[in-house]
Amino acid sequence: MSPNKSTTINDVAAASGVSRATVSRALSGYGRISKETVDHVRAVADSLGYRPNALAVAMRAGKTKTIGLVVISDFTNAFFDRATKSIIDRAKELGFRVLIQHSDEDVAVERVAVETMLSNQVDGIILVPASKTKHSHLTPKKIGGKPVVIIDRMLDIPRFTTVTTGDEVAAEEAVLYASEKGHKRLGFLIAVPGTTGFTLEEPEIPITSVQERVDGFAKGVKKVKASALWIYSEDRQGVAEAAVEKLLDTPKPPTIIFTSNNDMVLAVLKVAGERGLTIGKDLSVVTFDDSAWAAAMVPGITVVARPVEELGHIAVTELVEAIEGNTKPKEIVLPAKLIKRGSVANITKSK
Amino acid sequence: MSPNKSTTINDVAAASGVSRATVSRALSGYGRISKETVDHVRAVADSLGYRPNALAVAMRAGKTKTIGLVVISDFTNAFFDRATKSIIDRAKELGFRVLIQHSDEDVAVERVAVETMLSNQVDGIILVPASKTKHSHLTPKKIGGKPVVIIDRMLDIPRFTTVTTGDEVAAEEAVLYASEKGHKRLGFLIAVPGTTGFTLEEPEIPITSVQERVDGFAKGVKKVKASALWIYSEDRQGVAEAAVEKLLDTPKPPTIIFTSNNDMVLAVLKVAGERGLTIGKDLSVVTFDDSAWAAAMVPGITVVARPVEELGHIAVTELVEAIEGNTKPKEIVLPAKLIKRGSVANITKSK
DNA sequence: GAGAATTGCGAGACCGTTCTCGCATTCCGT
DNA sequence: ACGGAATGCGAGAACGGTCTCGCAATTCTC
Repeated sequence: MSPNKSTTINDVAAASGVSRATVSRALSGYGRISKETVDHVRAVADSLGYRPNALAVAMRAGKTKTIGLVVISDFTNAFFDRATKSIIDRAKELGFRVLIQHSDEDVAVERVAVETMLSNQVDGIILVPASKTKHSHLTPKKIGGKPVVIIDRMLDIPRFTTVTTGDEVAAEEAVLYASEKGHKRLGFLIAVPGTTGFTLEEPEIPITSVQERVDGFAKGVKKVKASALWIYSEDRQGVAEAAVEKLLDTPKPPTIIFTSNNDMVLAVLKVAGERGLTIGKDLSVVTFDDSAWAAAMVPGITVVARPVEELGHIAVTELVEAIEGNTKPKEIVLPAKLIKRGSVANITKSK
Repeated sequence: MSPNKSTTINDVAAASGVSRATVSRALSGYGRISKETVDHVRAVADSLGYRPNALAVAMRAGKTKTIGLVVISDFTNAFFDRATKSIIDRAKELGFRVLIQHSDEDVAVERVAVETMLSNQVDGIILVPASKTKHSHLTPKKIGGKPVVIIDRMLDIPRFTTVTTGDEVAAEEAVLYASEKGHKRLGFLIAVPGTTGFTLEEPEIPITSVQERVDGFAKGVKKVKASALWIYSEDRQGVAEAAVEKLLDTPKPPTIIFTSNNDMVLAVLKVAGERGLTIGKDLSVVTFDDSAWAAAMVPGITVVARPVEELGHIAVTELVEAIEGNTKPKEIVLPAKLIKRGSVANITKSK
């Protein structure tokens, strides 16, 4: 009756005149117990609004039915928002809850996020690692032998199951497509977490998925023998815009700009708009990751669409499998797909 | 040493030759204990990699330092993604973790989501209610007297603290602005969860924030004596597009379309593109909720920007205050702001 | 109809903490 | 030097469940 105290199994036991053990048996349906008792106890429990304390259950069982998700950056990123959603939903299907923390691409933050997860006794962790090399907080001992699934990018050790997308192939395909459309001077705007400002020389890239995209682009460039302009930028709107300006201010500016993610392409749109350049005519653009707005815009943005929902779905499935049985680490690579829309001009004849 | 068993306070006690109680005292810093013992125990705990079991702490303390977030729909919505991010971050600042569940605008799902939260002993709940009237699962008794903060929209009872935005005023302001720009025929595309297909007659609107927008639009229309076309649509891309077609196929189609959220405006962009109508010239558009792409597009989309991050921040702050002390329910309304970009054509002279 | 098997249920340990209580031991004052 | 206060620490209860064990009562078997 007191509003601040939830009803416990003791209350149900007292109200139905049996022991705690019997209530537990009646509600969880195990052991030897008569049908009448079950019905009676269940009725009493319902009328009292009894709800088992998940904490106590978890304590006793040694498992919490909770998985931890440590994701870089925020949901405004068109990749991680969808990944998060699909992870939560798949987890729910499998009877797991999700605890979320952000690392903001910072290894130190990632470390405490993982600590928090472990202290909360999650059964397993899905992690987007901030760095491929800095993973000393992810040794089996440090994580208490708990299963971990790495998504979006890989570590430089094959310790955990990883679920990534085949970005290199798709990046190359995008370049070939641009070449077919007649583009000879290609610009590449690559977001590199950890850098400040932008640079024309390839910096250390701490993220394998970004590296794959760079490699794929480069492979394509080599194959089609186009001229390429590379620019590596801090992952911030203002800086990215300055980088685009830089690209367009070269003597022979690119006719098409490839960007490594969704935030970067917005910088291209913004600068193009300010300069009066029409996308899909005066300047072409291709980016990684699809989104509702990229499809709805005029012209639509040509994108390398990664199977985000599938990735999240599989990550949870694999993690839960690892939690419940014992599985060997696998490397799962899902194919990415080029979706052609109007943002790439055909300049075959106009040269 | 066994990888699957995390070290407990008992291990630390054994290794440092004192009792569990003393270890607890040393690590938590309370009670009477000598400086030497503290140092010794801490050193041992560190060397063992001891990490307190948050579950056990929560059990004992009766509070979990966790708040539950029940949010409608997914993160692709430009409002809820940012709200979620700001809630998680603010919670972290205050030492709280966040458990997330989606209700997908469905009261039944919301109900079990709340159940899950309570069963996990969250200290409080932040909720975006699917319905203003159906809240029988939110009685003080049902929620065990736990504090709840309602965001984005209100319930029809003043039981909880609510944090919303002043959408009516902003909606009216948007209409007045359109009128200044010379628009006389206004179209309104309103997403109404729970409906199927679209309708021209105002349906029951289960969400106060949407109702406010409709009311504000209507007030503005009355004030400027414009002609108005209303269409109420299911919250799905395909249906919304059909609704836009319907609007544009009327004998005297609107010169501007106001949409009630970010997903809806994409439908307008899509249909306009297919018909060769240029936004900001042939057709104008204003929507609720700002986003990176709305700002970066050419032309930029004129939006009613709601202070999303502030809303999330305040919601958490209020909730934690309610958790820690006892506070009376408040109604907090944050101002929304019209951000003028190029998507509204000036047709004063051209008529 | 007596022993064995089965059934239903209660007592109590346990999960990992915190915290109250009380018991030694040391310290102080006079 | 002796009584009282202060100090440091251990024992054990408690949080809310699950589950093993064992006991009593019932049912079965020949």
